[in-house]
Amino acid sequence: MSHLASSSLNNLTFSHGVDASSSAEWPVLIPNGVLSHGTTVHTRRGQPLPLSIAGEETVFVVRMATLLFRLTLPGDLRQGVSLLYPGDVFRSAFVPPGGEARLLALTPGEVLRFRFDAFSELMAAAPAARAYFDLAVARQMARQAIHLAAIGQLDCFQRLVTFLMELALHTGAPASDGRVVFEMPLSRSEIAEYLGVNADTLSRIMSRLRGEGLLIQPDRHTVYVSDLEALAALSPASPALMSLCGGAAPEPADL
Amino acid sequence: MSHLASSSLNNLTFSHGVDASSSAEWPVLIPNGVLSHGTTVHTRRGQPLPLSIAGEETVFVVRMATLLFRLTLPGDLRQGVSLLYPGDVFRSAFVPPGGEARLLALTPGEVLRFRFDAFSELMAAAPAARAYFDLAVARQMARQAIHLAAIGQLDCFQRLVTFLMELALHTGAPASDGRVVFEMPLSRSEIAEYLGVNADTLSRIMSRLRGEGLLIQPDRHTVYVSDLEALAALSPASPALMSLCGGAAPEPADL
DNA sequence: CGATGACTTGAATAGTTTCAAAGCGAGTGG
DNA sequence: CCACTCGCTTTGAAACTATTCAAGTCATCG
Repeated sequence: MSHLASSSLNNLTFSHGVDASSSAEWPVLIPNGVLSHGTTVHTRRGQPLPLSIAGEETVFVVRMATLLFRLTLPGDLRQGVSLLYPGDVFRSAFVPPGGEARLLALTPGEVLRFRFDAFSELMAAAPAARAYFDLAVARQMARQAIHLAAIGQLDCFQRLVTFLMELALHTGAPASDGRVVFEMPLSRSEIAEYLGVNADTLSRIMSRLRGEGLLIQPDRHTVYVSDLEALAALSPASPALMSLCGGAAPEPADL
Repeated sequence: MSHLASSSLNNLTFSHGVDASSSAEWPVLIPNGVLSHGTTVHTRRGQPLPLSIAGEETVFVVRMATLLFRLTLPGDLRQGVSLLYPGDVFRSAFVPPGGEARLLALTPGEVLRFRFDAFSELMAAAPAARAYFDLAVARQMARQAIHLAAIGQLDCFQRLVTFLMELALHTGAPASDGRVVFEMPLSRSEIAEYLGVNADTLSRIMSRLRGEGLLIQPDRHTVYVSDLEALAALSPASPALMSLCGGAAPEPADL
Protein backbone atom coordinates (compact mmCIF):
# COMPACT_ATOMS: atom_id res chain seq x y z
CA MET A 1 0.00 0.00 0.00
CA SER A 2 3.00 2.27 -0.10
CA HIS A 3 3.22 4.85 -2.80
CA LEU A 4 6.07 2.91 -4.27
CA ALA A 5 3.74 0.00 -4.76
CA SER A 6 1.24 2.25 -6.44
CA SER A 7 3.74 3.56 -8.92
CA SER A 8 4.65 0.08 -10.00
CA LEU A 9 0.96 -0.56 -10.36
CA ASN A 10 0.75 2.28 -12.80
CA ASN A 11 3.60 0.92 -14.82
CA LEU A 12 2.21 -2.57 -14.88
CA THR A 13 -1.38 -1.83 -15.65
CA PHE A 14 -1.25 1.07 -18.05
CA SER A 15 1.51 0.76 -20.58
CA HIS A 16 0.30 3.44 -22.94
CA GLY A 17 3.72 3.69 -24.45
CA VAL A 18 4.71 6.11 -21.70
CA ASP A 19 8.24 7.16 -22.54
CA ALA A 20 10.73 6.85 -19.74
CA SER A 21 12.12 10.32 -20.32
CA SER A 22 9.37 11.88 -18.25
CA SER A 23 9.12 9.31 -15.51
CA ALA A 24 10.13 11.61 -12.67
CA GLU A 25 6.65 13.05 -12.27
CA TRP A 26 5.19 10.55 -9.84
CA PRO A 27 5.73 9.84 -7.04
CA VAL A 28 7.12 13.25 -6.29
CA LEU A 29 10.27 12.89 -4.26
CA ILE A 30 10.48 15.05 -1.19
CA PRO A 31 13.94 16.66 -1.06
CA ASN A 32 16.14 15.84 1.91
CA GLY A 33 16.32 19.50 2.84
CA VAL A 34 12.59 19.37 3.49
CA LEU A 35 12.59 15.98 5.21
CA SER A 36 15.29 16.96 7.67
CA HIS A 37 13.49 20.07 8.90
CA GLY A 38 9.95 20.41 10.14
CA THR A 39 8.04 18.73 12.92
CA THR A 40 6.94 15.16 12.36
CA VAL A 41 3.30 14.58 13.22
CA HIS A 42 2.08 11.03 13.64
CA THR A 43 -1.52 10.83 12.53
CA ARG A 44 -4.41 8.71 13.70
CA ARG A 45 -7.51 8.02 11.60
CA GLY A 46 -9.89 10.95 11.97
CA GLN A 47 -7.36 13.25 13.56
CA PRO A 48 -7.70 16.93 12.65
CA LEU A 49 -4.45 18.74 11.90
CA PRO A 50 -4.56 22.26 13.35
CA LEU A 51 -4.22 24.79 10.52
CA SER A 52 -2.31 27.31 12.55
CA ILE A 53 0.15 27.05 15.39
CA ALA A 54 0.35 30.01 17.73
CA GLY A 55 -1.50 32.12 15.22
CA GLU A 56 1.02 31.49 12.49
CA GLU A 57 0.50 30.13 9.03
CA THR A 58 1.62 26.55 8.49
CA VAL A 59 2.71 24.23 5.72
CA PHE A 60 2.16 20.49 5.79
CA VAL A 61 4.08 17.97 3.73
CA VAL A 62 2.49 14.55 3.53
CA ARG A 63 5.11 11.90 4.00
CA MET A 64 3.02 8.81 4.48
CA ALA A 65 -0.73 9.11 4.93
CA THR A 66 -3.94 10.11 3.22
CA LEU A 67 -5.45 13.45 4.22
CA LEU A 68 -8.76 15.13 3.47
CA PHE A 69 -9.22 18.85 3.13
CA ARG A 70 -12.85 19.57 3.95
CA LEU A 71 -14.78 22.81 3.78
CA THR A 72 -18.05 23.47 5.61
CA LEU A 73 -20.50 26.12 4.46
CA PRO A 74 -23.16 27.59 6.76
CA GLY A 75 -26.04 25.14 7.10
CA ASP A 76 -23.86 22.07 7.69
CA LEU A 77 -22.99 21.74 4.03
CA ARG A 78 -19.75 19.80 4.04
CA GLN A 79 -17.67 19.44 0.91
CA GLY A 80 -14.54 17.33 0.60
CA VAL A 81 -12.25 19.57 -1.41
CA SER A 82 -9.20 17.46 -1.99
CA LEU A 83 -7.49 14.28 -0.96
CA LEU A 84 -3.79 14.54 -0.16
CA TYR A 85 -1.40 11.67 -0.75
CA PRO A 86 2.30 11.17 0.02
CA GLY A 87 4.30 13.93 -1.60
CA ASP A 88 1.47 16.45 -1.46
CA VAL A 89 1.69 19.77 0.34
CA PHE A 90 -0.85 21.93 2.09
CA ARG A 91 -0.54 25.57 3.02
CA SER A 92 -2.99 27.00 5.53
CA ALA A 93 -3.52 29.97 3.20
CA PHE A 94 -5.29 27.53 0.84
CA VAL A 95 -8.21 27.73 3.24
CA PRO A 96 -10.80 30.41 2.49
CA PRO A 97 -10.94 32.81 5.44
CA GLY A 98 -14.17 33.01 7.34
CA GLY A 99 -15.36 29.55 6.41
CA GLU A 100 -15.02 26.53 8.59
CA ALA A 101 -12.37 24.22 7.23
CA ARG A 102 -10.54 21.13 8.42
CA LEU A 103 -7.56 19.11 7.41
CA LEU A 104 -8.23 15.53 8.50
CA ALA A 105 -5.99 12.50 8.58
CA LEU A 106 -7.78 9.52 7.06
CA THR A 107 -5.06 7.01 7.82
CA PRO A 108 -2.32 6.54 10.38
CA GLY A 109 0.91 7.93 9.00
CA GLU A 110 3.43 10.73 9.15
CA VAL A 111 3.06 14.34 8.16
CA LEU A 112 5.69 17.07 8.36
CA ARG A 113 4.60 20.41 9.74
CA PHE A 114 6.35 23.77 9.27
CA ARG A 115 5.75 27.36 10.15
CA PHE A 116 5.22 29.05 6.82
CA ASP A 117 7.97 31.58 7.43
CA ALA A 118 10.46 28.85 8.18
CA PHE A 119 9.39 26.87 5.15
CA SER A 120 9.71 29.95 3.02
CA GLU A 121 13.27 30.53 4.19
CA LEU A 122 14.07 26.90 3.61
CA MET A 123 12.81 27.20 0.05
CA ALA A 124 14.79 30.37 -0.55
CA ALA A 125 17.93 28.55 0.56
CA ALA A 126 17.28 25.25 -1.19
CA PRO A 127 16.18 25.48 -4.83
CA ALA A 128 15.27 21.79 -4.80
CA ALA A 129 12.77 22.42 -2.01
CA ARG A 130 11.37 25.37 -3.95
CA ALA A 131 10.98 23.36 -7.13
CA TYR A 132 9.37 20.54 -5.19
CA PHE A 133 6.82 22.82 -3.58
CA ASP A 134 5.90 24.54 -6.84
CA LEU A 135 5.53 21.24 -8.63
CA ALA A 136 3.44 19.73 -5.86
CA VAL A 137 1.13 22.74 -5.78
CA ALA A 138 0.73 22.69 -9.55
CA ARG A 139 -0.06 18.99 -9.54
CA GLN A 140 -2.69 19.48 -6.86
CA MET A 141 -4.23 22.35 -8.79
CA ALA A 142 -4.54 20.05 -11.76
CA ARG A 143 -6.09 17.32 -9.63
CA GLN A 144 -8.58 19.73 -8.17
CA ALA A 145 -9.54 20.87 -11.65
CA ILE A 146 -10.37 17.27 -12.54
CA HIS A 147 -12.32 16.84 -9.33
CA LEU A 148 -14.29 19.98 -10.10
CA ALA A 149 -15.04 18.85 -13.64
CA ALA A 150 -16.18 15.48 -12.33
CA ILE A 151 -18.58 17.01 -9.83
CA GLY A 152 -19.84 19.62 -12.26
CA GLN A 153 -20.32 17.45 -15.33
CA LEU A 154 -20.73 13.82 -14.35
CA ASP A 155 -23.68 11.93 -12.96
CA CYS A 156 -23.50 10.09 -9.64
CA PHE A 157 -22.37 6.83 -11.12
CA GLN A 158 -19.51 8.39 -13.06
CA ARG A 159 -18.46 10.43 -10.05
CA LEU A 160 -18.12 7.32 -7.93
CA VAL A 161 -16.15 5.57 -10.65
CA THR A 162 -13.86 8.59 -10.87
CA PHE A 163 -13.33 8.51 -7.13
CA LEU A 164 -12.51 4.81 -7.15
CA MET A 165 -10.06 5.37 -9.98
CA GLU A 166 -8.39 8.11 -8.01
CA LEU A 167 -7.93 5.90 -4.99
CA ALA A 168 -6.85 2.92 -7.06
CA LEU A 169 -4.24 4.96 -8.90
CA HIS A 170 -2.88 6.64 -5.79
CA THR A 171 -3.04 3.97 -3.14
CA GLY A 172 -3.82 0.76 -4.99
CA ALA A 173 -1.56 -2.27 -5.14
CA PRO A 174 -1.66 -5.09 -7.68
CA ALA A 175 -3.24 -8.30 -6.43
CA SER A 176 -3.62 -11.71 -8.00
CA ASP A 177 -5.26 -12.02 -11.42
CA GLY A 178 -4.43 -8.47 -12.42
CA ARG A 179 -6.74 -7.22 -9.75
CA VAL A 180 -6.11 -4.08 -7.77
CA VAL A 181 -6.62 -3.76 -4.02
CA PHE A 182 -6.82 -0.71 -1.86
CA GLU A 183 -7.98 0.35 1.54
CA MET A 184 -11.01 2.61 1.62
CA PRO A 185 -9.98 5.38 4.00
CA LEU A 186 -13.32 7.23 3.86
CA SER A 187 -16.70 6.30 5.28
CA ARG A 188 -19.74 6.26 3.00
CA SER A 189 -20.83 9.68 4.10
CA GLU A 190 -17.34 11.10 3.67
CA ILE A 191 -17.26 9.77 0.12
CA ALA A 192 -20.67 11.30 -0.46
CA GLU A 193 -19.43 14.66 0.79
CA TYR A 194 -16.37 14.44 -1.42
CA LEU A 195 -18.50 13.71 -4.46
CA GLY A 196 -21.30 16.14 -3.76
CA VAL A 197 -23.82 13.32 -3.67
CA ASN A 198 -26.38 12.09 -1.18
CA ALA A 199 -25.15 9.26 1.04
CA ASP A 200 -28.19 7.11 0.27
CA THR A 201 -27.69 7.55 -3.45
CA LEU A 202 -24.03 6.66 -3.07
CA SER A 203 -24.88 3.46 -1.27
CA ARG A 204 -27.22 2.45 -4.06
CA ILE A 205 -24.55 3.04 -6.67
CA MET A 206 -21.95 1.07 -4.79
CA SER A 207 -24.38 -1.82 -4.57
CA ARG A 208 -24.86 -1.57 -8.29
CA LEU A 209 -21.11 -1.66 -8.94
CA ARG A 210 -20.79 -4.66 -6.66
CA GLY A 211 -23.69 -6.30 -8.42
CA GLU A 212 -22.04 -5.83 -11.79
CA GLY A 213 -18.94 -7.55 -10.46
CA LEU A 214 -16.64 -4.60 -10.97
CA LEU A 215 -16.06 -4.27 -7.26
CA ILE A 216 -15.51 -6.81 -4.52
CA GLN A 217 -15.61 -5.82 -0.88
CA PRO A 218 -14.54 -8.48 1.61
CA ASP A 219 -15.24 -5.88 4.27
CA ARG A 220 -16.27 -2.25 4.23
CA HIS A 221 -12.76 -0.90 4.26
CA THR A 222 -11.20 -3.11 1.62
CA VAL A 223 -11.90 -2.85 -2.08
CA TYR A 224 -10.84 -5.14 -4.91
CA VAL A 225 -11.20 -3.85 -8.44
CA SER A 226 -11.51 -6.81 -10.79
CA ASP A 227 -10.71 -4.99 -14.00
CA LEU A 228 -9.26 -1.52 -13.68
CA GLU A 229 -9.51 -0.74 -17.37
CA ALA A 230 -13.17 -1.71 -17.46
CA LEU A 231 -13.75 0.56 -14.48
CA ALA A 232 -11.79 3.38 -16.10
CA ALA A 233 -13.92 3.10 -19.22
CA LEU A 234 -16.98 4.09 -17.18
CA SER A 235 -15.84 7.63 -16.42
CA PRO A 236 -14.88 10.39 -18.85
CA ALA A 237 -12.45 11.71 -16.25
CA SER A 238 -10.30 8.58 -16.25
CA PRO A 239 -7.86 9.58 -19.01
CA ALA A 240 -7.06 12.84 -17.27
CA LEU A 241 -6.66 11.13 -13.90
CA MET A 242 -4.43 8.43 -15.33
CA SER A 243 -2.11 10.76 -17.15
CA LEU A 244 -1.81 12.84 -14.00
CA CYS A 245 -1.04 9.91 -11.71
CA GLY A 246 0.53 7.63 -14.25
CA GLY A 247 3.87 9.35 -14.61
CA ALA A 248 3.45 11.11 -17.93
CA ALA A 249 4.61 14.70 -17.97
CA PRO A 250 2.30 17.19 -19.62
CA GLU A 251 3.01 17.23 -23.32
CA PRO A 252 3.05 20.78 -24.59
CA ALA A 253 1.60 19.56 -27.86
CA ASP A 254 -1.55 18.53 -25.99
CA LEU A 255 -2.07 21.92 -24.47
CA MET B 1 -21.62 42.22 6.62
CA SER B 2 -21.90 45.63 5.04
CA HIS B 3 -18.28 46.57 5.51
CA LEU B 4 -17.20 43.35 3.87
CA ALA B 5 -19.58 43.74 0.99
CA SER B 6 -18.57 47.26 0.21
CA SER B 7 -14.86 47.19 0.89
CA SER B 8 -13.80 45.53 -2.34
CA LEU B 9 -15.96 47.90 -4.26
CA ASN B 10 -14.36 50.75 -2.41
CA ASN B 11 -10.93 49.55 -3.30
CA LEU B 12 -11.77 49.35 -6.92
CA THR B 13 -13.64 52.54 -7.36
CA PHE B 14 -13.11 54.94 -4.52
CA SER B 15 -9.85 55.80 -2.88
CA HIS B 16 -8.71 53.73 0.05
CA GLY B 17 -10.95 54.55 2.94
CA VAL B 18 -10.53 51.08 4.40
CA ASP B 19 -8.34 50.37 7.35
CA ALA B 20 -4.72 49.96 6.43
CA SER B 21 -4.04 46.99 8.68
CA SER B 22 -5.24 44.40 6.17
CA SER B 23 -5.14 46.41 3.00
CA ALA B 24 -2.44 44.43 1.23
CA GLU B 25 -4.71 41.48 0.56
CA TRP B 26 -6.89 42.83 -2.22
CA PRO B 27 -6.38 43.86 -4.85
CA VAL B 28 -3.06 42.09 -4.88
CA LEU B 29 -0.37 44.44 -6.05
CA ILE B 30 1.85 43.09 -8.76
CA PRO B 31 5.47 43.92 -7.91
CA ASN B 32 7.35 46.15 -10.33
CA GLY B 33 9.93 43.45 -10.89
CA VAL B 34 7.19 41.34 -12.42
CA LEU B 35 5.55 44.14 -14.36
CA SER B 36 8.78 45.21 -16.03
CA HIS B 37 9.59 41.75 -17.38
CA GLY B 38 7.36 39.46 -19.37
CA THR B 39 5.58 39.85 -22.66
CA THR B 40 2.47 41.97 -22.67
CA VAL B 41 -0.43 40.28 -24.43
CA HIS B 42 -3.42 42.40 -25.41
CA THR B 43 -6.53 40.27 -25.21
CA ARG B 44 -9.72 40.30 -27.20
CA ARG B 45 -12.97 38.78 -25.97
CA GLY B 46 -12.93 35.05 -26.66
CA GLN B 47 -9.25 34.90 -27.41
CA PRO B 48 -7.50 31.71 -26.31
CA LEU B 49 -4.11 32.19 -24.65
CA PRO B 50 -1.71 29.46 -25.80
CA LEU B 51 -0.61 27.43 -22.79
CA SER B 52 2.86 26.76 -24.08
CA ILE B 53 5.24 28.69 -26.24
CA ALA B 54 7.76 26.70 -28.22
CA GLY B 55 7.01 23.67 -26.06
CA GLU B 56 7.91 25.48 -22.87
CA GLU B 57 5.87 25.95 -19.75
CA THR B 58 4.40 29.40 -19.27
CA VAL B 59 3.18 31.68 -16.52
CA PHE B 60 0.50 34.31 -17.03
CA VAL B 61 -0.05 37.30 -14.79
CA VAL B 62 -3.39 39.02 -15.24
CA ARG B 63 -2.90 42.75 -15.30
CA MET B 64 -6.26 43.97 -16.50
CA ALA B 65 -8.79 41.49 -17.83
CA THR B 66 -11.03 38.60 -16.85
CA LEU B 67 -9.92 35.12 -17.91
CA LEU B 68 -11.58 31.74 -17.83
CA PHE B 69 -9.76 28.47 -17.29
CA ARG B 70 -11.88 25.77 -18.90
CA LEU B 71 -11.43 22.03 -18.92
CA THR B 72 -13.05 19.67 -21.42
CA LEU B 73 -13.56 16.00 -20.69
CA PRO B 74 -14.14 13.43 -23.42
CA GLY B 75 -17.72 13.63 -24.64
CA ASP B 76 -17.81 17.42 -24.95
CA LEU B 77 -18.21 17.92 -21.23
CA ARG B 78 -16.92 21.41 -20.63
CA GLN B 79 -16.33 22.70 -17.12
CA GLY B 80 -15.32 26.25 -16.26
CA VAL B 81 -12.71 25.69 -13.56
CA SER B 82 -11.81 29.18 -12.46
CA LEU B 83 -12.20 32.81 -13.31
CA LEU B 84 -9.04 34.91 -13.18
CA TYR B 85 -9.12 38.59 -12.28
CA PRO B 86 -6.43 41.29 -12.19
CA GLY B 87 -3.61 40.20 -9.92
CA ASP B 88 -4.20 36.50 -10.51
CA VAL B 89 -1.60 34.15 -11.93
CA PHE B 90 -1.80 31.04 -14.04
CA ARG B 91 0.86 28.43 -14.57
CA SER B 92 0.47 26.02 -17.47
CA ALA B 93 1.32 23.16 -15.10
CA PHE B 94 -2.06 23.80 -13.44
CA VAL B 95 -3.59 22.08 -16.45
CA PRO B 96 -4.10 18.33 -16.10
CA PRO B 97 -2.05 16.58 -18.78
CA GLY B 98 -3.92 14.63 -21.39
CA GLY B 99 -7.13 16.57 -21.08
CA GLU B 100 -8.20 19.34 -23.37
CA ALA B 101 -7.93 22.67 -21.59
CA ARG B 102 -8.11 26.30 -22.55
CA LEU B 103 -7.32 29.63 -21.02
CA LEU B 104 -9.73 32.14 -22.53
CA ALA B 105 -9.85 35.91 -22.33
CA LEU B 106 -13.37 37.05 -21.52
CA THR B 107 -12.65 40.76 -21.82
CA PRO B 108 -10.25 43.00 -23.68
CA GLY B 109 -7.30 43.76 -21.46
CA GLU B 110 -3.66 43.08 -20.77
CA VAL B 111 -1.97 39.92 -19.60
CA LEU B 112 1.72 39.37 -18.95
CA ARG B 113 3.23 36.17 -20.27
CA PHE B 114 6.49 34.54 -19.12
CA ARG B 115 8.42 31.41 -19.83
CA PHE B 116 8.25 29.48 -16.58
CA ASP B 117 12.01 29.21 -16.30
CA ALA B 118 12.42 32.94 -16.68
CA PHE B 119 9.69 33.61 -14.15
CA SER B 120 11.29 31.19 -11.76
CA GLU B 121 14.63 33.00 -12.00
CA LEU B 122 12.89 36.31 -11.55
CA MET B 123 11.27 35.01 -8.37
CA ALA B 124 14.55 33.67 -7.05
CA ALA B 125 16.09 37.10 -7.54
CA ALA B 126 13.18 39.17 -6.27
CA PRO B 127 11.60 38.01 -2.99
CA ALA B 128 8.68 40.37 -3.55
CA ALA B 129 7.84 38.58 -6.78
CA ARG B 130 8.11 35.25 -5.00
CA ALA B 131 5.82 36.36 -2.18
CA TYR B 132 3.37 37.77 -4.69
CA PHE B 133 3.20 34.54 -6.67
CA ASP B 134 2.78 32.36 -3.59
CA LEU B 135 0.06 34.60 -2.21
CA ALA B 136 -1.77 34.74 -5.52
CA VAL B 137 -1.67 30.96 -5.90
CA ALA B 138 -2.92 30.45 -2.35
CA ARG B 139 -5.76 32.89 -2.86
CA GLN B 140 -6.81 31.14 -6.03
CA MET B 141 -6.68 27.77 -4.29
CA ALA B 142 -9.05 29.15 -1.68
CA ARG B 143 -11.37 30.55 -4.34
CA GLN B 144 -11.44 27.24 -6.14
CA ALA B 145 -12.31 25.48 -2.91
CA ILE B 146 -15.34 27.73 -2.55
CA HIS B 147 -16.31 27.16 -6.16
CA LEU B 148 -16.09 23.42 -5.62
CA ALA B 149 -18.18 23.57 -2.48
CA ALA B 150 -20.79 25.65 -4.30
CA ILE B 151 -21.07 23.19 -7.16
CA GLY B 152 -21.03 20.17 -4.91
CA GLN B 153 -23.44 21.32 -2.24
CA LEU B 154 -25.73 24.04 -3.57
CA ASP B 155 -28.79 23.85 -5.79
CA CYS B 156 -28.96 25.67 -9.11
CA PHE B 157 -30.42 28.81 -7.69
CA GLN B 158 -27.79 29.17 -5.00
CA ARG B 159 -25.03 28.45 -7.48
CA LEU B 160 -26.13 31.28 -9.69
CA VAL B 161 -26.36 33.64 -6.74
CA THR B 162 -22.84 32.62 -5.72
CA PHE B 163 -21.58 33.32 -9.21
CA LEU B 164 -23.23 36.74 -9.30
CA MET B 165 -21.71 37.54 -5.93
CA GLU B 166 -18.29 36.54 -7.20
CA LEU B 167 -18.57 38.84 -10.21
CA ALA B 168 -20.05 41.67 -8.18
CA LEU B 169 -17.29 41.48 -5.60
CA HIS B 170 -14.49 41.23 -8.14
CA THR B 171 -15.60 43.46 -10.97
CA GLY B 172 -18.57 45.40 -9.61
CA ALA B 173 -18.74 49.14 -9.14
CA PRO B 174 -21.15 51.09 -6.95
CA ALA B 175 -23.97 52.79 -8.81
CA SER B 176 -26.67 55.13 -7.66
CA ASP B 177 -28.92 54.11 -4.76
CA GLY B 178 -26.38 51.71 -3.33
CA ARG B 179 -26.74 49.53 -6.35
CA VAL B 180 -23.88 47.59 -7.85
CA VAL B 181 -23.18 47.36 -11.58
CA PHE B 182 -20.96 44.99 -13.47
CA GLU B 183 -20.41 43.74 -16.96
CA MET B 184 -21.31 40.13 -17.59
CA PRO B 185 -18.30 38.74 -19.41
CA LEU B 186 -19.73 35.25 -19.93
CA SER B 187 -22.51 34.05 -22.20
CA ARG B 188 -25.37 32.05 -20.74
CA SER B 189 -23.87 28.75 -21.80
CA GLU B 190 -20.47 29.73 -20.41
CA ILE B 191 -22.07 30.53 -17.07
CA ALA B 192 -23.87 27.21 -17.21
CA GLU B 193 -20.58 25.40 -17.83
CA TYR B 194 -18.93 27.26 -14.98
CA LEU B 195 -21.73 26.30 -12.61
CA GLY B 196 -22.20 22.73 -13.76
CA VAL B 197 -25.79 23.44 -14.69
CA ASN B 198 -27.88 23.07 -17.82
CA ALA B 199 -28.11 26.25 -19.89
CA ASP B 200 -31.93 26.05 -20.07
CA THR B 201 -32.17 25.70 -16.32
CA LEU B 202 -29.85 28.63 -15.87
CA SER B 203 -31.99 30.82 -18.08
CA ARG B 204 -35.05 29.97 -16.02
CA ILE B 205 -33.30 30.89 -12.80
CA MET B 206 -32.07 34.20 -14.14
CA SER B 207 -35.61 35.03 -15.19
CA ARG B 208 -36.71 34.21 -11.67
CA LEU B 209 -34.09 36.50 -10.15
CA ARG B 210 -35.09 39.26 -12.54
CA GLY B 211 -38.73 38.68 -11.68
CA GLU B 212 -38.00 39.00 -7.97
CA GLY B 213 -36.38 42.36 -8.64
CA LEU B 214 -32.98 41.37 -7.36
CA LEU B 215 -31.43 41.78 -10.80
CA ILE B 216 -31.89 44.35 -13.50
CA GLN B 217 -30.49 43.81 -16.96
CA PRO B 218 -30.67 46.79 -19.31
CA ASP B 219 -29.01 44.55 -21.86
CA ARG B 220 -27.62 41.07 -21.77
CA HIS B 221 -24.13 42.09 -20.84
CA THR B 222 -24.90 44.56 -18.08
CA VAL B 223 -26.16 43.60 -14.65
CA TYR B 224 -27.42 45.82 -11.86
CA VAL B 225 -27.78 44.28 -8.43
CA SER B 226 -30.37 46.24 -6.49
CA ASP B 227 -29.43 45.00 -3.04
CA LEU B 228 -26.16 43.16 -2.68
CA GLU B 229 -26.84 42.09 0.88
CA ALA B 230 -30.19 40.61 -0.06
CA LEU B 231 -28.51 38.73 -2.87
CA ALA B 232 -25.72 37.55 -0.60
CA ALA B 233 -28.25 36.21 1.88
CA LEU B 234 -29.47 33.75 -0.74
CA SER B 235 -26.26 31.72 -0.92
CA PRO B 236 -24.46 29.90 1.89
CA ALA B 237 -21.19 30.56 0.07
CA SER B 238 -21.46 34.33 0.34
CA PRO B 239 -19.66 34.78 3.67
CA ALA B 240 -16.64 32.84 2.45
CA LEU B 241 -16.58 34.72 -0.86
CA MET B 242 -16.86 38.07 0.82
CA SER B 243 -14.13 37.51 3.32
CA LEU B 244 -11.88 36.30 0.54
CA CYS B 245 -12.53 39.24 -1.76
CA GLY B 246 -13.33 41.82 0.85
CA GLY B 247 -9.84 42.54 2.10
CA ALA B 248 -9.92 40.76 5.44
CA ALA B 249 -6.81 38.75 6.12
CA PRO B 250 -7.40 35.19 7.30
CA GLU B 251 -7.74 35.16 11.04
CA PRO B 252 -5.89 32.25 12.55
CA ALA B 253 -8.52 32.05 15.25
CA ASP B 254 -11.07 31.11 12.61
CA LEU B 255 -9.04 28.23 11.35
C1' DC C 1 -35.41 42.88 -44.02
C1' DG C 2 -34.38 37.97 -43.59
C1' DA C 3 -31.12 35.03 -41.57
C1' DT C 4 -28.43 33.40 -37.96
C1' DG C 5 -27.27 32.45 -33.39
C1' DA C 6 -28.33 33.24 -28.53
C1' DC C 7 -31.71 33.19 -25.24
C1' DT C 8 -36.38 31.96 -23.20
C1' DT C 9 -40.14 29.07 -21.98
C1' DG C 10 -43.27 24.87 -21.63
C1' DA C 11 -44.24 19.97 -21.00
C1' DA C 12 -42.53 15.46 -20.43
C1' DT C 13 -38.90 12.71 -18.56
C1' DA C 14 -35.02 11.13 -15.98
C1' DG C 15 -32.10 11.31 -12.14
C1' DT C 16 -31.48 12.42 -7.37
C1' DT C 17 -32.97 13.32 -2.88
C1' DT C 18 -35.82 12.65 1.09
C1' DC C 19 -37.86 10.08 4.55
C1' DA C 20 -38.65 5.97 6.92
C1' DA C 21 -37.71 1.37 8.08
C1' DA C 22 -34.85 -2.50 8.31
C1' DG C 23 -30.10 -4.73 8.32
C1' DC C 24 -25.53 -5.32 9.74
C1' DG C 25 -21.15 -4.86 12.90
C1' DA C 26 -18.44 -3.49 16.53
C1' DG C 27 -18.14 -2.60 21.21
C1' DT C 28 -20.26 -3.09 26.08
C1' DG C 29 -21.96 -5.00 30.09
C1' DG C 30 -24.60 -8.66 32.11
C1' DC D 1 -20.76 -16.06 25.69
C1' DC D 2 -24.75 -13.81 24.60
C1' DA D 3 -27.98 -10.07 24.31
C1' DC D 4 -28.09 -5.21 23.84
C1' DT D 5 -27.20 -0.90 21.92
C1' DC D 6 -25.41 2.53 18.93
C1' DG D 7 -23.84 4.18 14.64
C1' DC D 8 -23.32 3.38 9.94
C1' DT D 9 -25.15 1.34 5.89
C1' DT D 10 -28.68 -0.48 2.82
C1' DT D 11 -33.05 -0.38 0.49
C1' DG D 12 -37.86 1.04 -0.95
C1' DA D 13 -41.38 4.38 -2.29
C1' DA D 14 -42.73 9.07 -2.81
C1' DA D 15 -41.51 13.75 -3.83
C1' DC D 16 -38.81 16.86 -6.04
C1' DT D 17 -35.29 19.10 -8.78
C1' DA D 18 -33.04 19.50 -12.88
C1' DT D 19 -32.58 17.98 -17.72
C1' DT D 20 -34.15 17.18 -22.30
C1' DC D 21 -36.36 18.34 -26.36
C1' DA D 22 -38.98 21.30 -29.02
C1' DA D 23 -41.05 25.49 -30.15
C1' DG D 24 -40.94 30.26 -29.97
C1' DT D 25 -38.78 34.99 -29.07
C1' DC D 26 -35.25 38.33 -29.27
C1' DA D 27 -31.06 40.62 -30.95
C1' DT D 28 -27.39 41.41 -34.25
C1' DC D 29 -25.52 41.68 -38.59
C1' DG D 30 -25.02 41.24 -43.42
